[in-house]
Amino acid sequence: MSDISPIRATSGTNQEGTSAHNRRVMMDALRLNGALSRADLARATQLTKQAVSNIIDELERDGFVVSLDAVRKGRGQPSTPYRLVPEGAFAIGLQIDRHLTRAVAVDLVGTVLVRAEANLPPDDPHGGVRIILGVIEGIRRDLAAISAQSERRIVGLGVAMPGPFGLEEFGDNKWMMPAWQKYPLLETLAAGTGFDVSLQNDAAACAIAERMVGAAHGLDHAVCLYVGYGIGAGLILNGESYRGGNGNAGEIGMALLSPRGSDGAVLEHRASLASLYQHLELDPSEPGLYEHVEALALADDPALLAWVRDAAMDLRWSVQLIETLFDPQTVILTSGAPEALARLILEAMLPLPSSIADRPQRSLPRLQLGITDPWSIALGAAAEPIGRAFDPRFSAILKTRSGG
Amino acid sequence: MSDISPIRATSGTNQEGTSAHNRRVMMDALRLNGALSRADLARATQLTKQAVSNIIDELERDGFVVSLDAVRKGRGQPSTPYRLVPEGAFAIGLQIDRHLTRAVAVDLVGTVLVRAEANLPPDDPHGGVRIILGVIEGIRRDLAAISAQSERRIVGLGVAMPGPFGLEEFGDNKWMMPAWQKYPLLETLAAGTGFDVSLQNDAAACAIAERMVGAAHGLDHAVCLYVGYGIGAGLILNGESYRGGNGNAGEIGMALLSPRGSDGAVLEHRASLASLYQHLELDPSEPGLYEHVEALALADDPALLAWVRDAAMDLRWSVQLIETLFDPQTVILTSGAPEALARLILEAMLPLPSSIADRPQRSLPRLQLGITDPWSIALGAAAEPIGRAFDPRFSAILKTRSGG
DNA sequence: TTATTAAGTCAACTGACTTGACTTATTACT
DNA sequence: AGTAATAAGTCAAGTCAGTTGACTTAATAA
Repeated sequence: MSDISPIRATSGTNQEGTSAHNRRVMMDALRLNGALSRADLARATQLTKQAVSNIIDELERDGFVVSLDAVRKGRGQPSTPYRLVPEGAFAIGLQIDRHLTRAVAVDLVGTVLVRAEANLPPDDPHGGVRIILGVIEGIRRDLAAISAQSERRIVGLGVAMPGPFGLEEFGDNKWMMPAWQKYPLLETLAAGTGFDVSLQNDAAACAIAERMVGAAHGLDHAVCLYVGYGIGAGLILNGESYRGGNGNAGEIGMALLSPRGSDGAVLEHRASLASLYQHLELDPSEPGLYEHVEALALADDPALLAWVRDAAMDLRWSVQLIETLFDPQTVILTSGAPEALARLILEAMLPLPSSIADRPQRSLPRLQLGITDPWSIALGAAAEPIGRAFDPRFSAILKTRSGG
Repeated sequence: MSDISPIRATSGTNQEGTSAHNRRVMMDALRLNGALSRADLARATQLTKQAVSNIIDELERDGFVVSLDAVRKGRGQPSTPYRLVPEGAFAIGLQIDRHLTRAVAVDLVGTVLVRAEANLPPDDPHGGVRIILGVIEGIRRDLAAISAQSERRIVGLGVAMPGPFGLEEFGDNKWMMPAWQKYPLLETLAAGTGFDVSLQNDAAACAIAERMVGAAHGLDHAVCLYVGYGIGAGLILNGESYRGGNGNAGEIGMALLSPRGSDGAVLEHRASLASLYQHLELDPSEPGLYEHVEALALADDPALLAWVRDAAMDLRWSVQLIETLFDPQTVILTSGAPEALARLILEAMLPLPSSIADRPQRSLPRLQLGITDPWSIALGAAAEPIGRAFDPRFSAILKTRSGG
């Protein structure tokens, strides 16, 4: 008989959900605040001292937290702070791009421990997946060499690749990766590795990375404007990555530049690295591209600067759009480009157009530079399973359909 | 000593949270599916029959659900369906606009039971609030006449008014309501009525109304494009109204129409009802305005049609933007304008520009007409407290700081 | 030296969901 | 008809995570 019921409802919860939530709350508090005593945690989470004590005991037994030396601060018994144990959990992150793949292993606090990359044959997911599985296998081996416990403690595999997803229509668009879009990637990787696998677009991965270890750390509302081969916005809304109804939220690169433009020009056509390469007449698959562009940026190459000036016009507009529609605490500029170029773009974007975001009492800048490391997408991909396993969130409380 | 701790953390939860969540889940399931037996609820919510039985007993005792006649369906003991009791709870919704205020009382299922309106003195919140309190007092009396229990069962007061909020900078902008923005409205209304009071912009209120009783019923991702005196987008993300970091998310009326336009033209300047009134040289404070515009729309007035054609160009673009950035399941067009005009606008917006939203296997239209009733904003305002009190959501599970 | 303050533990308690057996009511099959 | 099968719903004991309130420990302030 079928499990599928036509009745729609949210799942209920029980004590398991309560306990799971409270464990997550403890770990999240330690991540945000560094190290806290049981008494601190009780105050911050509004649980009783006793409940916190039990939970911390359990987390310590499970290897997620350890105590530090007691600290005396004023009257009263000294407190014993606890901190997260980085080796408490690991995750693997995978970036799949048009011409290459990068993979990293990170620990519970987001430190990258192992990294590896490989070239991918263009438009050949079947061959590509074989290569990817090899890369992941290598990452696992290297990680096992660092931490003996690691294999048991890997919570999942996060994959990031360019979106949008699920659109057959755009099959022959050069901005997409049509063959990969159709390939049953998650299933294949899950079968090949035994991990839970999740997928997000590269901008979302960037945003998750920024939230774990970057400019969005501790923020509940932030948007990451990612300027890569395409352009996307990674959304952190209410403290979680937002993906929309079909996983394509934030595809700002496809936003029409104007209501009246008859040409259907979209942001991506004018401000992406793809447009830069076209402007400079470079071949995107050329090996030394990154270094070449970096050199041009450092040398203030006039052709590159012309593109920057032009692209920045459109990107300023996109920041105003993001602020107007999402009302984030900050916007973070990230890029697959070298830091020198990202800085040029950022500078050229200032001053920003006025928006609802320029209020006098702001504490965060409207726009700031994020992680400018080519590995940040893989890092964000890896951060996703960590967040899914350890961050407090609604879905973690709900009962899950058993047997599925 | 101070309650305020520099330590940031999510609240923990306990059995109270569990129970509160499960009660909400039950009521939500009944709202979405009509009437369900205890066995149905157990299957849908993944709780045990026994747990459901206890919760339903309690909800019945509290007057939120009642049983219907048993129904026989195939083998086995007949099931006893339960449904929501509309009189189980009430809420009051208040729309504050530039020249008038509307208030409604709704019940648990979103039926409007009482309505009242009054004119407001422009830019005089102090006098305005006195009028508003009088209107609310009248609503309470009328509601008490309908349902004797009502006074005890009012869960809150929702207020909707034009945004954006909290911007001193825009003080003299004619699109805003500067005096009202500065007035401590929530505190005054809370003190004057004794209710919990919440505030949202009118577009958000529309979206909440659509989710409770309109085109977004049962949807988790929907955006409501509200064309009123200004223009806003009401956001339903993950089944909840999204308000951003400062309550201003969705202020699409302030989106710049183009990266290159030197004039700083925004959507609101060209496609709002304010721009229509300007185009037709009408005084927005004129009493019979609504009927006048309705007559023009029904008569296919050329000047009005010209504006419609023009505004629709910009609104089509805004729909593409919304789809690109939020990836909703559907976009709902709502308006403070008469239905005839709203229909003209909708028709003029078709066909929509292509976007990530036009995928072949769609079940919902990309754009549809929402509630075109001038009372829908007040209805949405009232729906907010109902949702806050009864919908399953993360915040409902968390412990709340005792003693404020 | 003593009072005060605060961290943390002990042990009994509570309450919401779970478990598994049982009762009730209906249809399907012989 | 009579019986088996099926499904709704109840009973009563069990479990477990957080709560309660008293207590212990260890520091500083007076």
